[in-house]
Amino acid sequence: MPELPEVETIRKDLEKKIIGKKIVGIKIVQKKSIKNSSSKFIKALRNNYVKNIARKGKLLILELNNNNYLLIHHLRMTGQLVYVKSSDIHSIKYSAFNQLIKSPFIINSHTRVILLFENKSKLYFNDIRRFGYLQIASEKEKDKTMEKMGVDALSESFNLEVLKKSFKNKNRTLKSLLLDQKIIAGIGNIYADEICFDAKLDPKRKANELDDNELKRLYNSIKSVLKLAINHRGTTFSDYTDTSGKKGNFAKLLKVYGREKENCKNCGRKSIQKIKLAGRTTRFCENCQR
DNA sequence: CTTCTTGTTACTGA
DNA sequence: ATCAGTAACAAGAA
Repeated sequence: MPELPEVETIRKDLEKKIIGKKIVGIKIVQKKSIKNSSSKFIKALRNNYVKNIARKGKLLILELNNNNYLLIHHLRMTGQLVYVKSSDIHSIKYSAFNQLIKSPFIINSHTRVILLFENKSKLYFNDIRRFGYLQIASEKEKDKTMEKMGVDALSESFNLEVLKKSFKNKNRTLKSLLLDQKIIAGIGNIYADEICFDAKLDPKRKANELDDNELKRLYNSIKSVLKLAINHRGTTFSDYTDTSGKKGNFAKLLKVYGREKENCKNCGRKSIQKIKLAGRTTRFCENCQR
């Protein structure tokens, strides 16, 4: 379920692995996973290379040397980007992956797109549920996509004043605002719950009713929870892996997500509630979060 | 068989 | 205009 920390982990991995490597082959296994025509997609990538990798919220932005951008949209629950060196092809079948390799070019039955680099290494875009997609965009199209999003939760331009401004006139629940990518980009269901727990705030609270002290706590928790999760290479709850096929380590540090049957890690009571809020399953400690 | 889960968009109704 | 709720999308787990 890649949210900001998982996408950032992937971004940093890819930065080390694919920048400057010439793309010599493109295989589109599943056309629905590409937003462009196949010919446009292939033409933009073939014989070019990635020169920079940026991120906004959950969106990965790969800048190509030909002024195009490869956008990787919301990997959602099941998207993976897995990088394999040519010498890893044989070892991978019994190490990181339990799916069978069906051909040297297709790593598993959920592989949607494969990029082949000049040195025979490959980048696999795997996505069980086919909700994520890749898109070639011009600079203008890329900017348009980014403008639709709110400020990235970890960018320097997201400061306490920005948070106050976007919360003060909103008659919506805290949870629904945290999840709204048009306001703050990058937070999904797991981290929204973890942030509310860390800030000791009830996710059902109305945003415009939070006082300055509570907003400050919320702001600090957004930054600290996301940064801590990045330090642990993200959370694996179901299918998320990094670019080596390894799971994230933050799952064991979760305090409320998925822990509705456990004791609260703060007060020790069996007080973690599981409710539906803003259309999403929400966990919170009714004792610690007010 | 049904129900639930992920993130986003589109829609409806208050 | 604002907000909440729900369906749709795909596929799999329980």
